[in-house]
Amino acid sequence: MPNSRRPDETRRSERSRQAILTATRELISEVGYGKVSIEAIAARAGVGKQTIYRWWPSRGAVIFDSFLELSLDAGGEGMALPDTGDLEADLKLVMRATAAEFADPEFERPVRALNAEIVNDPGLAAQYREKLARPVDEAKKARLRSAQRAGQLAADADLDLVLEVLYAPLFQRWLHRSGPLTAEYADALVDAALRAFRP
Amino acid sequence: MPNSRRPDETRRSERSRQAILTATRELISEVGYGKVSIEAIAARAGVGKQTIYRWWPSRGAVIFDSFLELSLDAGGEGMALPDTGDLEADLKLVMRATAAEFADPEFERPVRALNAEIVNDPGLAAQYREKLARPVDEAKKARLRSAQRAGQLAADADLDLVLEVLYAPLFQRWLHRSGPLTAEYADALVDAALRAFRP
Amino acid sequence: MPNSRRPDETRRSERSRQAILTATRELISEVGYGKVSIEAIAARAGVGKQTIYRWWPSRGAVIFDSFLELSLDAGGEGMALPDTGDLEADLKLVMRATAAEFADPEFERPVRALNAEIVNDPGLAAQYREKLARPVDEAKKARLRSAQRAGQLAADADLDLVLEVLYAPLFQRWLHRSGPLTAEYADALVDAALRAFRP
Amino acid sequence: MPNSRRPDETRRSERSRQAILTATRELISEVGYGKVSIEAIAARAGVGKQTIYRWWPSRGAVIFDSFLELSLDAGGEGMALPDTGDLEADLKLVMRATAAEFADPEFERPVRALNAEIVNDPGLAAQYREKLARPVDEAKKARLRSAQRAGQLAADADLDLVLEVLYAPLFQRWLHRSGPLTAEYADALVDAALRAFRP
DNA sequence: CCTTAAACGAGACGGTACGTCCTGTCTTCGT
DNA sequence: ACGAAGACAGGACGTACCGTCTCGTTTAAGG
Repeated sequence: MPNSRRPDETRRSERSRQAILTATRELISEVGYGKVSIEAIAARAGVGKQTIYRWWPSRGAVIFDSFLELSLDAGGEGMALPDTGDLEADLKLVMRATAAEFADPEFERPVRALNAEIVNDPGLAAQYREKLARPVDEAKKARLRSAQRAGQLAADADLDLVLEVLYAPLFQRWLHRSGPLTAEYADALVDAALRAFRP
Repeated sequence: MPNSRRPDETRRSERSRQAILTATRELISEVGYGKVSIEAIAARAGVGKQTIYRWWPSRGAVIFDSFLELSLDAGGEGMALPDTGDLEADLKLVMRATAAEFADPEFERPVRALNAEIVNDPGLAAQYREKLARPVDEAKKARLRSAQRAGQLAADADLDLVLEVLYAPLFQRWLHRSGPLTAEYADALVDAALRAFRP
Repeated sequence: MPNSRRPDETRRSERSRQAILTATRELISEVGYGKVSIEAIAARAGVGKQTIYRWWPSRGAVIFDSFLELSLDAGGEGMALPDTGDLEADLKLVMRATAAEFADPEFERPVRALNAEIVNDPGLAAQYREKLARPVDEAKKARLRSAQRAGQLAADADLDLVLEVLYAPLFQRWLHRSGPLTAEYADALVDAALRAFRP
Repeated sequence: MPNSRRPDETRRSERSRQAILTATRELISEVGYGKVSIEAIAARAGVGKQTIYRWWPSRGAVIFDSFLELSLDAGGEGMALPDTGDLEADLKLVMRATAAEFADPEFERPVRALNAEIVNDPGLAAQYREKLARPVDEAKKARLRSAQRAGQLAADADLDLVLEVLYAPLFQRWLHRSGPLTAEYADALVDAALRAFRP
């Protein structure tokens, strides 16, 4: 008997849902992650607390969905990386952009909020991988496959591993604030990865 | 007027300090990071709340110190990696051990607790880098320098970068639970890093 | 604009009405007056909340009607007190029965519930007097009038006052739990009242 | 093991206690009994909710104590009824005053609030009898004993019963709003009681 | 007989209050 | 004098109900 007594999705108020997700995003930006309470979200959204508890199991889930909403608006389906035929140039472009994004304070607060929730919530982490990380990773892997066909990358390279070698150092530096996220650093990561996985 | 009314370190009760740090470690292991409150620590340690607030500025700081205590007991100063002369073999040994450690549930909970605190607290992150990460990283870099002298690693390689390429993918996989931390995976990371930074 | 949008009595579902009143009585007996909520009544009766709000203005009104229902079943119209010709004996019989009834726990909970509602709701109090108290009082007064004709009671006695002197002490003792409701006590009240109002 | 973990009376803040009881009295007068919530009391008193829950087990208990406070201020110890030697005159004076008091709207709301709480809470009812009713009743009984010595009241009369016959009808009329509380009514009750219990 | 409008069950909604837990500060008391 | 014990104001938690408001679904009257 799965889902006994789950609320009826069809009766859900889209207006409330949007108000909640918007209020959540605003609050994270304004007061910072630590002070985003369910009570504050409900008050700002003009919504009863129960309406939040009815549809989300935890504060983390609300925060997550407030992100998902944005990324669906932004990325959508047709996400693709540049493909000029020059893998190194294309990757450096993308990695420099990623480094710049991480350095943007506007971007920083919500992403740290999301990561803080993910660290201790396996379910949320799974959702993160499926709904947010995978689509982006697939776009990146598509570019890498193109490079394999062009002979710029080892044909037998494990693309997940390639992505990790490229991005994980950047992510870790950002998360632990263990060093500056410069363009030079982005380039150095691309160089290292290409040396490791050239044909 | 600097430090007006700062507690007098010399009068600090070592007994209370130990009881607090031990209680913190126990609580993280038993009830999980989210439920570790100052009140619970004080109760478990048989200590007044004020004694905690007097010596630590935040919950994160207590958690951090409870770690530091452990690592000082364990690592101490004379931390060193194996050096058989075979860099690849030595690194694979260490990386496999690291992967195994990350997979150990006993180890997992406290480390996740620590990371959750670090993500949103720059001061704590700095302490983490200085007191916990650096000693370990220095030991690793000592081994890499030995490899450079032996001609097994590019002499001009940025050792911080080498460490990141080696460890960040593992760390990210663990943090986001995005894949299994097997011995094969550890080996693959070592192989990739050595390809990227061979002489 | 009288009665705009008043529900149509003729279409009222008798089945729902009965289910609601029965559920109310059951809940008062089972969980006690304080925990009888509209929501609980609706759930127990298998009825929508709106069906309750459509026909009753307040929780007190539902509780009141659940009583009224019972008393109509029981008393009906032809309620009469024994009349053997001996007023003292007849009154002691009735008063002892009343005292016993008040002492019955089965009887107690619902009557306390009703009184709690009445204390702070004048409208409900009026209904109580009209629908529940008056019929009973009229029957009692009929017996007293018979006694006046038989010369056992002062012809000019205010019968409402006589009833109050008889019953109010019993009621107050029960309400405030200020003493035992024994047969002796019932007799003493009858003796006092008869002394006060003998011809 | 009685009283395990009961709060320490000696550390209690008298300031908070007074603020709570005062706020409670004000709220009952202003918004009426039904809308006096713990939350409203705490807000008005400038007190945390926990400080209320720490010292009182229920809303009723707070309301009760807010009364007790008043009556201690007012009545104190030296409460006594007039004793001119003329029992009938003295009683009529007191009964008329009581009837007038009951008719005063200022007096009415809080007393109804108290009675509503008492009806369904035996513990509170016991406190009411001990702390509020008994001192008053003792003063009344002292006057009646004086009358017995003066030969104005049967020497063997049960004084509790006399008090009930005198006061319960008044109380019941007021509680159920079943009739006007006039001076004539007060006199009639005194007359009836004196007839019932004259020597 | 078939329409049609109501009453119905269900339950989501914006809210209020609940009673609990914890925060960070302040006070008391015993050692 | 120090430190355990814990009361305090405050604030958020997650739950229970409030009374209102749709939703489809009976259901019974009247055209």
